[in-house]
Amino acid sequence: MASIRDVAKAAGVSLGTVSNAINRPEVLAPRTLRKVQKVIEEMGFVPNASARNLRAGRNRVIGLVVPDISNPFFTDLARGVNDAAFAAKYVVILCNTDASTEKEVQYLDVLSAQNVEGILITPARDSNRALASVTEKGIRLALVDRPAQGLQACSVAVNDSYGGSLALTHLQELGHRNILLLTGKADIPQVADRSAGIAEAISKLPEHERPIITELRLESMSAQSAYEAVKKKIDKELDFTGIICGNDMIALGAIRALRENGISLPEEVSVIGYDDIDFAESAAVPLTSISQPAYELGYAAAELIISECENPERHVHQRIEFQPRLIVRSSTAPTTSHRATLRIS
Amino acid sequence: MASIRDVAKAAGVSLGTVSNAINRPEVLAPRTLRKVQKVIEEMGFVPNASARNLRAGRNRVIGLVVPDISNPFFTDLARGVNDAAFAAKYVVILCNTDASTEKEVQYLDVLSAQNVEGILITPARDSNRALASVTEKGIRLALVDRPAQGLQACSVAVNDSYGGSLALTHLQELGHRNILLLTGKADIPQVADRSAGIAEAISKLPEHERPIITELRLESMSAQSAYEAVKKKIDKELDFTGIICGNDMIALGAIRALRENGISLPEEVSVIGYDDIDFAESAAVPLTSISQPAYELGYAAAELIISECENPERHVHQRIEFQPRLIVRSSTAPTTSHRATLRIS
DNA sequence: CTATCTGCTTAAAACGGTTCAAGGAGAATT
DNA sequence: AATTCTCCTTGAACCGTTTTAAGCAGATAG
Repeated sequence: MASIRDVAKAAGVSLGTVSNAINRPEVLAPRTLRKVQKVIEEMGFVPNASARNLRAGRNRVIGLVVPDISNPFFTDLARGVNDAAFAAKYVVILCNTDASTEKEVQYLDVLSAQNVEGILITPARDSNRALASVTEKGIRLALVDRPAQGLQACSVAVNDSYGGSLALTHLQELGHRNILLLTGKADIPQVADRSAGIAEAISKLPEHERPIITELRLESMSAQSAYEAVKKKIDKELDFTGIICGNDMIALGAIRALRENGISLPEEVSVIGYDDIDFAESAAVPLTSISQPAYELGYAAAELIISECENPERHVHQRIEFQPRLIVRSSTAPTTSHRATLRIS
Repeated sequence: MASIRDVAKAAGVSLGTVSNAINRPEVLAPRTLRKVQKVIEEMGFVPNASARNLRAGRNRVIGLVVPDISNPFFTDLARGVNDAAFAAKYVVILCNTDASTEKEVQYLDVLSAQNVEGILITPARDSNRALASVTEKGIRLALVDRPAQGLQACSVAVNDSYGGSLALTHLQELGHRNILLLTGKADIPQVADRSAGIAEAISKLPEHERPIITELRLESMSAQSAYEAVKKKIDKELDFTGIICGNDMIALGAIRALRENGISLPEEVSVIGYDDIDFAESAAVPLTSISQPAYELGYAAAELIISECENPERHVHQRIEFQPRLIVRSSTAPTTSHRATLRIS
């Protein structure tokens, strides 16, 4: 591999001049600049990043730590992060923790060993200690889709509570008064926040309009798990006309269970998903869902941390909150009785 | 940030000793070792990666360049790469090119500027030049899902030709004699290979069993685009009983178009997808599809390149080929006439 | 008591750049 | 012709490690 010295020798100039040709071309005489650039070109010289970073104390690398890159939400997020980083000539190291705290800690170690400038992370439940020790090492942090409880860090998030209320209000306005909630484990902050949002939305309604909620906590937030749960539930009793799902895969599983039992959608039961994954639009029954701006979330997070890296002294930590949006498609409709009401009025 | 010198001073030893404590603990006297380790612990010292890499000429970073990380195939692939890298204490820089040659070249530049040790890439059509210049810079290369035409590089791939023949044979054996092919642009190697596989499978059949193929090349390999194409096609004439799709999203779009025209699945038309994305199983009509071992592909590719980095002199370039598998679900069935035949025999 | 050996520790030389004070050659001014 | 300016270029210091040859005790052997 050619070094800057080889280039200097070949071009008949000093090594400082070559460095200038690369970093501050304006200070060189045009003739010299051209000469050096030609040699660089010919030799295919690429400056050694390690050497350069060593001197500069910066390396333009950030880490992105997510629990599950297969989840379309995080895939989109990662794209946003990547694009923002690319625009700023940064580079992203992707770390997938499979939602394991242990793996997360290991990845944080690897990242600090790599001396990344910043880390974007959607942390596991109890990783504040590990995160604190990262910031102590001078690595900047930004939390994605989690609050920055007690940490010196920026955060970006989607307003999950509002998302929950959006879903509930939509069904409520369509006349649904018995609603099934298909959620995940209670210790997932998003799940808790959405439930809180739903509860709050209900409390704001006049008493006689309040729907009755049955919550089913699924072991895993997957289509299969939802399929089984709904199947079992229907076998016992069909005591609901609407389902609010923790994500779109759950919604799809639920829909399959309903159809197999001859329940028509959305005439008899309305289903609303969450995340608005690509696929929701092209499903057999195009899915009504709550869309989260995952890409924008990632983009914003990356911009935050990069601006902090570039300008540490004037940076102030901030929290950016995005609002989810209701996307109405064909899987939700007014209840029969509600439709009657509408006709009368 | 603490440096090795600060640690040395605090521990009352020379800086070489600290370095030994980190990298070759066995050469130190146990007492010294403990003393130094204690100080390292207390100060939260992390060695500077840039300095270390500069000296060692290695940095345990590889780059992964893919056209579209949102595509579940590449998402799974990326997971495989990540896991293999993590196991070898390597780290992965993710680059998403949106299938743009320009972005790809830029990313290759960024990666070589970062001095990554190796690059895993699913290259765009005409990027051999750019790739050759990367290898000239001493960066090792492995091609994913593409042949290594003329390049000094390892490659991993799925046998697309076989995948095509699997799909065709399946429909053929179910009695389908008029098959619609929904593919993408012809210059995508996968598309071409699968078509070739289909053609070859047909040529091996006795003449009277050969199905008639109609190929429709979609502008974009998306559900929407397939939906429109199939809709238009049906409006003119329903002259097929089976559809082979370039990917699962296409299959879903096609299915939607069929259902909206009151064509029942799989009774009247069978549909087979490609990729076997997570979702295929939970679709309204669970989708028959060709499954590609994307995770394993990524894992194998990462292992190849890492072993090359660790042991450059004894490494020989190789090609690993995975076989796709047919996953039969409910979207394919024998044709009515074929079922009759079966009953008779 | 001197000589050799053993086991640690140390000082110093890389690694490949960036940066900055200092130097040098012309051009412009006096 | 001497002086001052400009504009470039250069040499050297430095970034934080790893590595290797050399050094220094203390122990063992002669």
